[in-house]
Amino acid sequence: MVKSTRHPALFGQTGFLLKKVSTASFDTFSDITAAHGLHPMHFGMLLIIDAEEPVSQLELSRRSGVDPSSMVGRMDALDERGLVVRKRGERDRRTYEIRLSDAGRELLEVLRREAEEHRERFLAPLDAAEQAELHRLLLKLTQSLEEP
Amino acid sequence: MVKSTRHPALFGQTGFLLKKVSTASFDTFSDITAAHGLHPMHFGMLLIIDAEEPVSQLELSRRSGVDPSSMVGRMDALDERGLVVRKRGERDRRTYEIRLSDAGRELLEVLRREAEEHRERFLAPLDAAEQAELHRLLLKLTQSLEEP
DNA sequence: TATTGTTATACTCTATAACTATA
DNA sequence: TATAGTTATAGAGTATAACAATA
Repeated sequence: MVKSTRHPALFGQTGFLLKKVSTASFDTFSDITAAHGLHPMHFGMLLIIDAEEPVSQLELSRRSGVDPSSMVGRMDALDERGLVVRKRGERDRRTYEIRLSDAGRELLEVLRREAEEHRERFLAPLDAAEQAELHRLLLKLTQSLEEP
Repeated sequence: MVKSTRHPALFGQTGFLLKKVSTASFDTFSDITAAHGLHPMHFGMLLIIDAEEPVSQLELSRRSGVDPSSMVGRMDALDERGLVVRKRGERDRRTYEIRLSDAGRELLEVLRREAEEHRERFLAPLDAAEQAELHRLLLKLTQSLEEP
C-alpha cells in the first residue's frame, strides 16, 4: 500500500480526513494484534465477551457487527487458542454459551494495555483536552448512528 | 452487512469509534457517487486534478494514495465518461498530462455541492463549533501522519 | 416452520509481479 | 538500466445462500 500521500486538495473534506485517520489507526493497531496472532476485531470480541458473558455467537455477531458466517472463523481462532470456552446452551442446545478462559482474560488485559499505549502514541499530536474532545465528538456521532 | 450494531463495551476505544464513524460516512457518500456511476475516490481524483492540472497518472497515484495498478482502472472510468482529457506528455511520451474536461469541471461542482450536503447531514448531531473542531483535530492528526 | 451455527462460494478490493514503451 | 503506465493474477475480507441440528 502507498503509505505516504500528499493531497492538500482533499484536506477540506472531513470525510477524507476521517477515512485517512481511521485507516492509519487501524493499520498500526493491526500490527499490535498480529503480534498475538489475532485480528483487531478479536480484541473487540474479547471486550464484548468480557462485558456480557455468557454470550451466544449470534448475539456477539450482532454486537460486534461481524457477519454470522464470518464470526465462525473468528471464533474458531479464539477457541483454538484457548482464549474462550464454548459450551452448548442448556436450555437451547443450538446456541453456545461463550465465556473468556483464564488465558483469554490475561491476554485481554495485555491487549487493553497495548491498545491504550497505541492510543496515546497515535493521538500524541493532540493535547489531553483535544484527545478527550475528539473521543467525545466521535462518540456523539456513533450514538446518533445507533439510533433507530 | 450488519448495519446496526450495539457494542457499548467498545465505546471507550477511540479507534473503534473512528472506524465506525469513518465507515458510516464512507458508505453513505458511496451512495452519492454511485448515483453518478463513480467511486468516492473518483471525487478525490477530480479534486486533485482540478487543483494541480496538468498532472501525470503516477503523480495522481502518489497524491491520492491509490496504487498505480489500481489507478489505471479508475482513470479509465473517468476517461470513458469524458470527464478528463488524457494527452501524452510532449517532453516524456511515457507520461500522461491529465486535465479536467468541461464535463469533468461541471460534474465536480455538482459533487462538491453534494459532498457538502452529505457533510452537513452526517455531522448534524454536532453544532457548528463542534463540526469545525472535529475537522481541525482530524486535520492535525492527518498532517502529523504526512510528516516524514 | 423458524432459528443457531456452519460450510461453500462468489464478489469486491487491493497489492504484486511481469510486461511495453519510452527514456 | 530505470521509469510510466498496463495487465494478469493472487490474496484478504466479507456477504449470500444452502445446509444440519435443534426448537
